[in-house]
Amino acid sequence: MDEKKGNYRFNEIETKWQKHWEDNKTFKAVESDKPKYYVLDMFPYPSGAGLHVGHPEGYTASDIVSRYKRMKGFNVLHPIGWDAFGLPAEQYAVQTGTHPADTTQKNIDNMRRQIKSLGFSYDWDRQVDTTDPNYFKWTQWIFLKFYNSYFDEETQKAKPIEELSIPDSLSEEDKTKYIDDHRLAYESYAPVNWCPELGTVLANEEVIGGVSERGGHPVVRKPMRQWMLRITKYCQRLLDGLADVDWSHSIKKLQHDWIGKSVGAEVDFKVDGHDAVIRVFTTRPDTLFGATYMVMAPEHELVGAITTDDKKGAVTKYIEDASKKSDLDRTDLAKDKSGQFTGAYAINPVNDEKVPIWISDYVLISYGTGAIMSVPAHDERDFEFATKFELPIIQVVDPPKDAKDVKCFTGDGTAINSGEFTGMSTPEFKEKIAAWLDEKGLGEKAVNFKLRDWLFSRQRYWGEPFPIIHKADGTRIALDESELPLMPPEVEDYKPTGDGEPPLAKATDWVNVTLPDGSKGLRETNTMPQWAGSCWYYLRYTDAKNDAAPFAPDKEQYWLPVDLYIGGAEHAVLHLLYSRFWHSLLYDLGYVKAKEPFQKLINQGMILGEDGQKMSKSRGNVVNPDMVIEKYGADSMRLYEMFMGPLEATKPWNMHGVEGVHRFLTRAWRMIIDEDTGEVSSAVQGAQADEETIRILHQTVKKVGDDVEGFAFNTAISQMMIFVNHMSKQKVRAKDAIEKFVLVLSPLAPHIAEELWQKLGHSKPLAYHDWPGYDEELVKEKEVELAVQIKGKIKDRIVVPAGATEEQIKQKALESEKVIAAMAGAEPRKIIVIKSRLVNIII
RNA sequence: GCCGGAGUGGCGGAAUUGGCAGACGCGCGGGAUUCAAAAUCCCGUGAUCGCAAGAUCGUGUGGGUUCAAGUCCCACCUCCGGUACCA
Repeated sequence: MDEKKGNYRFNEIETKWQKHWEDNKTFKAVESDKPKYYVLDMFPYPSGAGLHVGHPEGYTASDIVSRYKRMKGFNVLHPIGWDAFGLPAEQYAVQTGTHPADTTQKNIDNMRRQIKSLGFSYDWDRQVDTTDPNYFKWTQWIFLKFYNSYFDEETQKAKPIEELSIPDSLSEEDKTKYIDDHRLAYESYAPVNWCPELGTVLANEEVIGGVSERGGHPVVRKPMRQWMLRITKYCQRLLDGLADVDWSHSIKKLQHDWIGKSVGAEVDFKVDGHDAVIRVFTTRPDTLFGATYMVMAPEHELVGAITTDDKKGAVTKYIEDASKKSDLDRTDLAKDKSGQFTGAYAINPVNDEKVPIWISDYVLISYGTGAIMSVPAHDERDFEFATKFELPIIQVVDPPKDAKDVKCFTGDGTAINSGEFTGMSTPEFKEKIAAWLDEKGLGEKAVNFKLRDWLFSRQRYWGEPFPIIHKADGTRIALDESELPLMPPEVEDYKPTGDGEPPLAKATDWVNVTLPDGSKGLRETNTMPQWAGSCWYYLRYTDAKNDAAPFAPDKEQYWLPVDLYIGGAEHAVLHLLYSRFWHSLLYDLGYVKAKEPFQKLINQGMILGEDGQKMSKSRGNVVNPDMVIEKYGADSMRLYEMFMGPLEATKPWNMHGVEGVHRFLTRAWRMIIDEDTGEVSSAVQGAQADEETIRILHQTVKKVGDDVEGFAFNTAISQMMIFVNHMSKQKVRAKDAIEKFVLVLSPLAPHIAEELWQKLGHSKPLAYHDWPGYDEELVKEKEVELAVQIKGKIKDRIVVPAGATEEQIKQKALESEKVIAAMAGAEPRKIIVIKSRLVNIII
């Protein structure tokens, strides 16, 4: 090893500057009258495995933007924290008896060390930790806001529960129930997604294809007492808000589809021979004349009443079988339609036809009215069912001529076999029939959403306890704000009981309380899901140490909304929807002024292993950031993560690529520093740069700025490489150009940039130095090379001054010997000139 | 099945939105330096044919629009992500 005094010693440089930034609190954000810019990272779960290379990708991108914006004169808020409640620490506790708080703290310490080693410009004084009582106190406080609010349909916003108008006719007991039925946090006893393996229930969003999102364990339906948040009240608001945010089309679409708005009509079908009515929801009221049977969900309340005696046995058995089916069975790919005839008939309101009433589990009790009218000619599911059970199929929509699938046509067309409506187009029919139904009192326009209320309780130890006490009479009381935080109890062991009783239930001293009136009460033993803490952490960052409020209003108003939010796309419908929901509540209650929390969202892509496979321990292709930093330095690590390709793309890791950017940094170092002396190279002089160098410099300043603004960091780095490749060849390197280069390099590779800046004689660090400007005129080439094509094929290239007129270009092109030869005496019919691009001669 | 996104050299990826395909980096080949190597520097590097000048082909496939297509239109194939009977 030939160690020279002035080598690029990244380890020393990086340690030095990281210490400098920390000691001087360089990146502390203080509210001021400067324009603000809030750059947020999705905070990590501090796992025992530490960082993987995916974390630094998003964090590097956000750090580059933060540093760039500071140089552009913005007051930047760039915080980090820990989403530290969650299952792994609890499972470790079950196995070893270690308190989850101890594991969590250890993991946070390790991850903080890793993050610091990358030189990110976080304001460390604003760290949050969701498991810190000073934090979850306010998570519980927000829960109480949900509990103590209702949704006012009139104004479409939440209001304090005291403002709920209660019908006078109700008894005291019914009044309590009425209020509870309007709270935005409520208890429910409906069947839920129970995962025996995890020993807890899961939200709908956490169940993918019948198995748990985490771990892929089977999930069964089981009725249990649960806490729910009434997110469904916010469906329309959550949908509308998407118009105001700058997110990728695909993420918006994902949320849009998850909320799943359908506009249609509800229609009443009388049951023949009964005094009952079955209400159905349909998006195709124009196909009413084609309804040949009805289907109710097995759980529908009318099933028992209308089933005829001869069908009772079969129907009861079907209901039983359906209830035993797990979600997996119900969503099985090889789904074969099943069902039972109830023996009863309904009357189709448009034509008074008698249609049979069936039950089937392809109709879901939880959507719409739990019953449908079946139009097999124009709905694929109904078609499949009707075919299997040989039910009549009547066409009522004539497809347009170019339609292919005539057997079961689900598109728009022209009405046929539809009485007075025959001949109408589908959209017109929909309008007319809605009015017709309304007039006859048979139905009305209706809107349905796929989104369900959010199952908000988990049977776990390591989560926020609910600030709720159950009284002996079945009612409950909420803790007062002054009693927060409610700490979780210490327990002997952390094992779930297996029958759904949460671990907290074991702490009897904690569970049993005596209320002020002397009566006995039991604490709620469920805990909140991990999502709770992440729903509002971006607000806490604005005022992380406030112990009188979750955050001060003026701080929120200064910093919100988040201008740039970077994180993984896997949170498209979970975290991002939940936190928008919480934000909406806080907005309604006047705690925040910003309508939407996250203005711009960028999703970084996944980084694959060197083998092109997903990184995982079992594949043995995991890249450890610590190793990369040790061997090549944090600046190389940062640069490579950005150089790999577009931020949002999925791309494989390649260690040779890290070497490549490391070589670039070393070249940049040697361009400025004499390796023998460690001082600024004698080639760097206060001279005027030549024209070409000035042009490349200005091109570089422009491109790096534009590319950082556009999150195209890979091409920004390419341009800096072009600059270094050029400048390194110069015997005399203008100091002015060198300094501007160091400034544009600094957001991406801050340690080496600060070191070079200091070596160049500056006593003040460059972190808040003005971003260099460029001159648009100097960016332009003086002479341009044009391709000369004949009929689109390139024959020659000519060089013309940048300002050449079309005539001059034409003339020069026609003078080219190769062009003359290729034209072989033919006359040009037309000459197309694209300035600074090409000339195309048509003969 | 449906909904998104993407297919460009040996590899990662560029390409001012219709205007010279392959910037930049990796890898590879050759050379300089060196006792030798590493490091560094220089040159070359889409394919085919040719000694060569050069020619032909080339952005998943097949058609089309255009003076001009990686970019626009139609049909299809493959991969990745989301979703799972929501009436």
